[in-house]
Amino acid sequence: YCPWRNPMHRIDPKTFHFQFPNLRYASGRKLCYLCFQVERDYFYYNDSDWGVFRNKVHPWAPCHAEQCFLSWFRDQYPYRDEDYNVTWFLSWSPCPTCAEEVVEFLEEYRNLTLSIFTSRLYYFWHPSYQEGLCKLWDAGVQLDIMSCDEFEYCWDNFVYHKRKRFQRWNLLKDYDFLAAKLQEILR
DNA sequence: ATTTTCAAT
Repeated sequence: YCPWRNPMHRIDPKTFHFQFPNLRYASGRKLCYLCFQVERDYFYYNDSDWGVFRNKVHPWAPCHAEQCFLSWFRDQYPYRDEDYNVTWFLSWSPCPTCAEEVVEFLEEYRNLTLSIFTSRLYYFWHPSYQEGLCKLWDAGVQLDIMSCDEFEYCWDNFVYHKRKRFQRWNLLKDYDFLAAKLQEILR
């Protein structure tokens, strides 16, 4: 039994405001959240799917949020030839292992485009983590740091906002640093 | 000012 085999619909505002800010030093953020949107063109209609994954913490079956998504997606969408538009909003950027798995995933789904917005860069000073991001980029993944528009989009679609309007608080604290660092890594 | 960051003394 795996409690995170299916995505959550939404997360609490408190969780969002703790887990998602653009921080260079993000102490205590020992989880990763992945909000996703899947758009599929299927003949004359298209449909969409939304949800949130979090990494699994069971010591006997740890699973990064990205791996949770990939296994769910393969199960949910076995039709590999269709056109898919997938967007991720991640609190931490992918580790090298997940980056490799995403590249393999994109080789399976040839007509799938993936855009990743990440709030923070996970171990960005480690060369192997930098390489992982480059591999994603080379595989055609759109990579960006989450900014105000993405935070607002996530608030509206993935948070139990209870009709409260989005307030940016200090979500953007280290945005400039992280955006510059990402450009430097991908250059 | 610093990196502890997909947890676990």
